[in-house]
Amino acid sequence: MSTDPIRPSDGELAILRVLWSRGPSTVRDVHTELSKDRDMGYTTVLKLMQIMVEKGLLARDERARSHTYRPLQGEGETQRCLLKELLHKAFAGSRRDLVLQALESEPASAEELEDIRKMLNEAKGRMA
Amino acid sequence: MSTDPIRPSDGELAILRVLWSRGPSTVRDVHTELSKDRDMGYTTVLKLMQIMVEKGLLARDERARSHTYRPLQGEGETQRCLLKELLHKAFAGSRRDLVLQALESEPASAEELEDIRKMLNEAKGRMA
DNA sequence: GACAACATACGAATCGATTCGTAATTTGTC
DNA sequence: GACAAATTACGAATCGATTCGTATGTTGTC
Repeated sequence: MSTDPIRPSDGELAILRVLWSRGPSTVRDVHTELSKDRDMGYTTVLKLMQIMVEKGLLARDERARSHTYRPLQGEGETQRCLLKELLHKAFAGSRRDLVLQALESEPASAEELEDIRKMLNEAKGRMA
Repeated sequence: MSTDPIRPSDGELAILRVLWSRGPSTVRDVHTELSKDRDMGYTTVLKLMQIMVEKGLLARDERARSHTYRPLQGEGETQRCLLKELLHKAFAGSRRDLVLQALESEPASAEELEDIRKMLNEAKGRMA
């Protein structure tokens, strides 16, 4: 019954990342967190989060004066949604090519490769 | 000495894909090809390709009346550029998580997984 | 040469995302 | 109560990407 995940824009994704890591937060919380990286106005974050509620990306709890927001879709779900889009737009649907380029995008450490290989074997096991 | 790859927009990427697969082509060629999928005007494609020349994404050969265009950056290079961006925007730089979600984004066939696993072992070998 | 077909050039409209200023409202403090 | 601080609401400017209409120039055919 659940609808397809919504693809967030860059700004929206930045906000989602804060909420995923902090849990339900106020606009001030999110703004404080985001301000560590970029420099943006408080009302900019507010407006964006309001739009995200309209889009169905966030839920808002208005009981307190400072409303608290929580994400309505999970991190993995969102990541898969973004990956799937890139997969078709840039890799003609070939996951093999995508994984290949992902590993070559920056030199991978042997440790990292081993970690991924292990994970892959587990995934393989789950299918049988 | 080469500069960093330029991140193409969605429309630009669609054009690049045609050029990568067809080789140097005219606007008409590209428009014909893209028209199979979406419905877009000829001058829309023309304008976009002109902009891409300005940006340094394409080179133009004006010797013939119908100019021919060729991509200035390769497919793999561009793919890595896009992946790298997504990696940092949505996966906090964790390639492991990215690969994990890539494999779960759609049910992978055992064959596909095996193929990827093989490729991974080769990559591992190259490092030592 | 006249005309049709086709090419490029270019300005402008549109659209979504982003940004922010300002107003209105609520809360806390003296 | 009066004032300062914090919060939400909202309109509008901006920006980049995209789209397309129109003008202009070139080529080929009769």
